[in-house]
Amino acid sequence: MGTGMDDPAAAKPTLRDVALAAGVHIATASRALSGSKTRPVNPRTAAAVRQAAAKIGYVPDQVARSLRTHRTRAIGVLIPDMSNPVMPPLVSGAEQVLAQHGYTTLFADTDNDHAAETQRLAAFLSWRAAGLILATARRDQPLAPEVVNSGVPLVLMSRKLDATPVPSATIDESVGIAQALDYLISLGHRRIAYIGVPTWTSAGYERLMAFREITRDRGLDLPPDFAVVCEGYAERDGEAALTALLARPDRPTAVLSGNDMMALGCYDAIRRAELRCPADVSVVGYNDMPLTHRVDPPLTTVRVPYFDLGRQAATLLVEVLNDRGSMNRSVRLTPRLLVRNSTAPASA
Amino acid sequence: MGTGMDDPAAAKPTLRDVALAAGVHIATASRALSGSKTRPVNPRTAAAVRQAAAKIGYVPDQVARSLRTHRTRAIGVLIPDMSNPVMPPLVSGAEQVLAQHGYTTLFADTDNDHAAETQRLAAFLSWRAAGLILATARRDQPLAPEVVNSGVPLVLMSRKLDATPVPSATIDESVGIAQALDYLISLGHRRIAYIGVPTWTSAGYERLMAFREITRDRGLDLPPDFAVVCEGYAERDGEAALTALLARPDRPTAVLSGNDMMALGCYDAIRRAELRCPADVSVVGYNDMPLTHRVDPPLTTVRVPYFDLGRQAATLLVEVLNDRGSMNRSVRLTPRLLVRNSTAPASA
DNA sequence: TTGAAAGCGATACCAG
DNA sequence: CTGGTATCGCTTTCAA
Repeated sequence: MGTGMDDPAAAKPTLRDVALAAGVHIATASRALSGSKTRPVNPRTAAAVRQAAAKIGYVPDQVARSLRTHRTRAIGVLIPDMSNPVMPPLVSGAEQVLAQHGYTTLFADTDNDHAAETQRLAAFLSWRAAGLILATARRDQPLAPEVVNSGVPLVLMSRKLDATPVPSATIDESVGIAQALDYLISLGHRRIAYIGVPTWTSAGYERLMAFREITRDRGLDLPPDFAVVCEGYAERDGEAALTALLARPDRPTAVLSGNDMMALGCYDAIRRAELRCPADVSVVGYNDMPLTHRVDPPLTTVRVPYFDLGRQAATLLVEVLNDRGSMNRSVRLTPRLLVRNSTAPASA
Repeated sequence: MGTGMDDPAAAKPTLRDVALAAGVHIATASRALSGSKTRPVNPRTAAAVRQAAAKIGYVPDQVARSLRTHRTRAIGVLIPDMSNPVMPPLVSGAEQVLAQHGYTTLFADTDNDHAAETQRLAAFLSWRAAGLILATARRDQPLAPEVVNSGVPLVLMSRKLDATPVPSATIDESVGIAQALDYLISLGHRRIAYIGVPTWTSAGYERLMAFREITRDRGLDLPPDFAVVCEGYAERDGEAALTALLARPDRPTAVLSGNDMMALGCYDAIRRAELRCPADVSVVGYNDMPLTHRVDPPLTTVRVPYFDLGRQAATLLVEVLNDRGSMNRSVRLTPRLLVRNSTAPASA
């Protein structure tokens, strides 16, 4: 522990120092610098104060300011798992907008662990975060009661809740699924399978629902078990699921996958069944993660604007923060099918 | 602006409420909860206080605490560009360790923009961050003077500075380069090219230097322009560089690339030159980004433990924070060559 | 071992 | 338009 608590270099200048240097009262200095709307300051005095502040290198203390005003300019961003390639752009997009509005981003990765989530939320709350952006929501799980009770404004990012109406920035999954399906149908495919991501996220659930609805709508009349939901998000999950399907006599001629990793697992299943992609089986992925254009064959997939989604989530939150009365606006962004070479006309 | 400042739901319980509920003085409550070393508290009283705190759902206010103690438990993490696949694991690793030690992570992505960097650093400083983890360092650029003057402890992550000795967590690039080169040499390659990332990061610079040194060491006697440094990090940079090299009569039979993206660009150059990888030209990448095992051919590359590197950076910083007197310890992690199928014995 | 009181740095009321 | 002053929630010195 050593000597105690003295900073080695600099005792940071405080507002008092600025006031002293400018020859005004500390209260005046405060008003001059924070541009108080209600209390006007003489332009000349204000200029002098600003000059003095600049000269001595004054930086306002957010901590002190927050204590006094009960409003921090910090937003907590909670992420379930950064190794999921959709997460980094979400975080960056949010951070960019938050910074533009003068907010600092508190970041945490829960690694899909409930205890970690509780701990991180408590930390955000103990920092009196002005708002929260959550990418961790599970469809059927209510929000953590501490969060609800705290009354902190929050926005859900990329996922939302079944029951609770909370502002959210999400993707219109049905558009993505529809585009993929219609493209496959236009290629002559009728027996199309869906190898899905887990449905405890709203995104996963909506993809499954959209698949069922749209295939019915288009009159495809698929066996119910052509839509399978996997336990995980990995290549092997996709591989296992498609392997089972390819063993059937009425095997699918095309597969729509809930994400790109599993789509690549489908490649393996196809190869192991001694079939070829796309000649025998077409594959469509979802998300357009990096390098999907370089796999063999280049993956046809649904490109999702995650960076933008992060920006929108932050924008929504800033709106709520600026106007507490505003309703629960949500935004929904549209993905777009990206045709590459893992899809081809139906052969059979 | 409406009514003013009242929280809709809950006036959060403060230490005073805890003290009241436990029937003790606020100072006693403080000591009981923060386990003051110097001022012992009667175990029975302490228990009562803790119980009261739990009962009314007290969460200490970090803001007030920080103001009082002049020590926040917040660490700023500055990232140059989250779309670089090495960054997310760095951030997660750091956040994990920081959270374990009770620190909250302030996150910012500068997008390689100097103005953004200045702004974000100022924000971290105005939050009185207890420390900084920087992944933005450029080899030849001194640290921002505000940072230096602030005296805030900092650690460099994945990159370091030429001149200034600052604690850092980095990779031993020479080991990665040596492993790659020795493997290629063992395959019979003599004419090995290096298609490098920019050298304004220490990592990029050290990779180049290691290439030069080790090839000389092994007696390869390469033309100097077999080591080329690209302007960017993209596939097209690698493609352009290798295209030029393949046009030479003494073209290389193997290429070591400064990152995976550029290695994939090399694939394109090889194909355009109507050669094959690995039959005619072997390629080795660097970083082992996701999906490099699925490209065609699967990329032999140097796997770098970035998540761990993030953990180490945070660990280093926590050490410094716990013991201000500690020397500038740095850590250096070791990468490991991952052999896949983009490398083969030299044909010529 | 506990109570009393000062004060971190800023804002926002109140007078003047 | 500007000066004085209370105060946010907490820690910590000083007394008791």
